[in-house]
Amino acid sequence: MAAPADPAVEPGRSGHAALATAAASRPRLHPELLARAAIDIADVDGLAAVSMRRLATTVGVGTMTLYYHVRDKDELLDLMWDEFMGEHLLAEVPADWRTALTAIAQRTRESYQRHPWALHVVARPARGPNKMRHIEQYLTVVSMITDDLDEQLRILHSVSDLVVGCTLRELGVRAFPPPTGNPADSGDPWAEVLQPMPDFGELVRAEDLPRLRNLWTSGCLRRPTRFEQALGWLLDGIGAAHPEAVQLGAGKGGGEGRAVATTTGTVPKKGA
Amino acid sequence: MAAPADPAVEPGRSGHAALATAAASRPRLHPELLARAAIDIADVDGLAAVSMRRLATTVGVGTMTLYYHVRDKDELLDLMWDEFMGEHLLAEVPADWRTALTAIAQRTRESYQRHPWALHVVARPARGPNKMRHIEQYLTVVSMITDDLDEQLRILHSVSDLVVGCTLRELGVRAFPPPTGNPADSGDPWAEVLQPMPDFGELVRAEDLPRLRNLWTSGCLRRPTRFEQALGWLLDGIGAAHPEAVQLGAGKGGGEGRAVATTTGTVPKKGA
DNA sequence: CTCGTCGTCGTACGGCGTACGACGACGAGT
DNA sequence: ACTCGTCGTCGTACGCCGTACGACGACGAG
Repeated sequence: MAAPADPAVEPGRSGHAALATAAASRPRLHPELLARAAIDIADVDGLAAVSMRRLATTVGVGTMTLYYHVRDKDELLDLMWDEFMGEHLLAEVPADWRTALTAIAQRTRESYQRHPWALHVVARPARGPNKMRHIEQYLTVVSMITDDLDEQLRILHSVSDLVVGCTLRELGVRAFPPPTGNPADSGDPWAEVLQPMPDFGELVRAEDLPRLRNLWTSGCLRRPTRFEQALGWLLDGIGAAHPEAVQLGAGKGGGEGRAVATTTGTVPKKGA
Repeated sequence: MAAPADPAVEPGRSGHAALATAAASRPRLHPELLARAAIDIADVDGLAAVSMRRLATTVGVGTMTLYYHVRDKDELLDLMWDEFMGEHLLAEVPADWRTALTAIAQRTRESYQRHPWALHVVARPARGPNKMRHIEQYLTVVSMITDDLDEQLRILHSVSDLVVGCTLRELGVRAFPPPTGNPADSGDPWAEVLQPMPDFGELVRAEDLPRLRNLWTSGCLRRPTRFEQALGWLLDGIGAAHPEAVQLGAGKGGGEGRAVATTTGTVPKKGA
């Protein structure tokens, strides 16, 4: 592009009075800035629109300049991913483990809703500080259930897996809406849980799929899922396996649980 | 390419004695054949290696010929996906619902293990006959638990979501192994469940992540997950919510359950 | 005044998906 | 026998993509 988008990013006059402030001393094109710019592109035009050329023009530099700050595009994706993981973080972790796990799950789902492109990056297990903080938040919660570190990890994974799996499916249906009727404008962002085919009717008749046909003729396929119920079942099972777990709001939809500070708290008394 | 790979696929002599057999009458390059060829490529060299040019040469035609049988590459991916979904199908569905759901889950995980590239396609909810058959198998099982169609669907999704989420995570770690030590050669294909960063040690020290650090110093992160346990918790929760569900092998690790035919069986007596 | 380093960037290469139009083979109509 | 439409095939070309390579100006240190 001819003119840089942001005057503060203008090529000629870059690091002049930079060392006045200590924080401004680092190169004006730090990786986080690139990741954020790339995320902005992906949010608007989808992940496929994130190309090195386009990112370069939007931050106002030549294409190859990016490669001074980032090894390759894969590293850029990793940076985007960890920036995305930052939005999974809760300001405060509720004190009741059920409430807390539900809150983390909800927060995760909201992040995906804000950044649907994350769907296509989820396969790559990027390692980054925000992901580690996210895990730490999970750990503060699951440590309320048991002191067994292995068991903590298993619980963590089971909850996280359910959240990601469910969000993935629901978001996928949104991203590729069925030919007839767009579920996105039905109010509930998680509506339309199972995808009918274009020629669903014929196939279901030709193929001897009685139960699916039955489901199709009923309206079930068009009703929204209730993720909280699935999570509830899982938490029920976990709770039943750990009757010793502290349960603040013992009732069904009980207390909200008072919030505790995020990363404080003592390490469990015993290692494995 | 100079010479076609397969002589039976040679360009010049195509549809000559074709109409001798009725089944051979369809164009020698049917979509399923293309999907299978593409899957073979992806299995060996990864999804990124599946290009229209390469697929064309491997099936022995010019690149643009593919576009006569397939609208675009997206449609090819959809075909690959449904072919992949075909491997999720069970020959027989066990008669006990817990056993059956576990069997479907296991089968799904094995499919992903055989075709790791599916990781990168999972976001796209392709509609295809095999996917419908897979859902039908799920439905035959969840209809043992309740007659409420909505509830059946919710149970189906919760199990499926957990399976996909867990498999995704485990497979992702395998696909992008950590810099130190490859988990793939540890025997258990699902080992190494959480990914340490290259500079895990410094980060965990600098960042005030006590529980994660604790987990790191213990060996937990290097032990394999036990997916069955997560699924067990979920099924416990579902079972508790549906005490009326028929439970053949009532004991803990009870009966294996006799197999019933796949798609037969009556439709549940009442619609929603 | 020189030199090394930092940050920037133009050019070029190979690969991708695919739009477009041409071309041979062949079955049906006349 | 000749024409014509269709089916299946494919060569060429266009505009993207990621990125290897090397040049180039600015600037602090010697």
